[in-house]
Amino acid sequence: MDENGRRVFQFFNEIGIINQLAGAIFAARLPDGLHVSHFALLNHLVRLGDEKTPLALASAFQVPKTTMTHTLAVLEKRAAIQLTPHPSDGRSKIVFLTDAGRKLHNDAIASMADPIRQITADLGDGTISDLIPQLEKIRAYLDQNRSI
Amino acid sequence: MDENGRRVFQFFNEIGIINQLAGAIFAARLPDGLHVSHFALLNHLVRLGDEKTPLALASAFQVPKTTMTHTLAVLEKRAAIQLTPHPSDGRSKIVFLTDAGRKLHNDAIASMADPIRQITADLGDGTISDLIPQLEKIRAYLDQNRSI
DNA sequence: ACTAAGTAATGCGATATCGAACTAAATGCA
DNA sequence: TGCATTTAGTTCGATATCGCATTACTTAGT
Repeated sequence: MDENGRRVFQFFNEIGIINQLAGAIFAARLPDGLHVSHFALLNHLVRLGDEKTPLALASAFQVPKTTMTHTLAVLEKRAAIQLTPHPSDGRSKIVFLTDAGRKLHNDAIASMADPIRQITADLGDGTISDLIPQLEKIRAYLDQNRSI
Repeated sequence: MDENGRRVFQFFNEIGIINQLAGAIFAARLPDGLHVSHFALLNHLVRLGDEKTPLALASAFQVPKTTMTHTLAVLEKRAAIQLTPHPSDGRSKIVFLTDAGRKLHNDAIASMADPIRQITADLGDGTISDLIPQLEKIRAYLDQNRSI
């Protein structure tokens, strides 16, 4: 592996560690037993709209179908979402947010407000914002080249 | 959450997805049954030297001690590492790389060479390299403010 | 030296992730 | 229409992650 390869490698290493650290910080604050992956799903549904199929959600998060089945089962058990049969496709389902789900999302957001504020205050001067377009580009590239 | 807070939030979201996508790409290539976390540990030992304690490794990767115990047990079972008693602290141990471990690391590196080359060719013009110093800064910040 | 507090690692149990195989339904094509 | 293929979702089994409690050892304070 050449110099550039090592840099790419280091990049993913840093990404992994940041993900690990941020995940730990947020997980420690989330409401009782809510896992980061659960929150991520709620957040997706709130921000981008619910009424999605499980497969569409698995695809959006780039996780296997089975993982999404499990996550949805957990959130359904907590009554945060509701699964209904798909109106035009008997194989499929539609995911709906419930009022309890929206409240849970609000509570989760509130629980993370403090660390977010702190991080924003310490690094929000552009250190983070400036990176987002670049990261989006890389994410889109990886997304489109998943079978690389 | 204000505008800056949302940006910070989005940043961690992008990080999470990139981590997910990259992990999937690498996991698919790794030698039989080698998990990304196993490779990451081997890579750490090869690059930064072995003869570390389990706790030092858990700290380096920011994972709970129990997770590191498990990872080390897997690699020891594969004879990739060796655990010996710590010479001056009876509670602790020292992790050594074995020749088999170095070979396994080499094999893993080789197995990822293709995707790394591809990514380097497509994004290696600075898109990635330029981000590393910023990411290092953010990682260091999160590392030092873990109890945020 | 003795005891209390702190630290390194592990055992155990719960949950998350994921691949392989399966079921049911939709689609394509002769 | 009939049948093979594809697709959505689940079940099952294996492994990873992680919190809590425990054990063994070290360190600090007296």
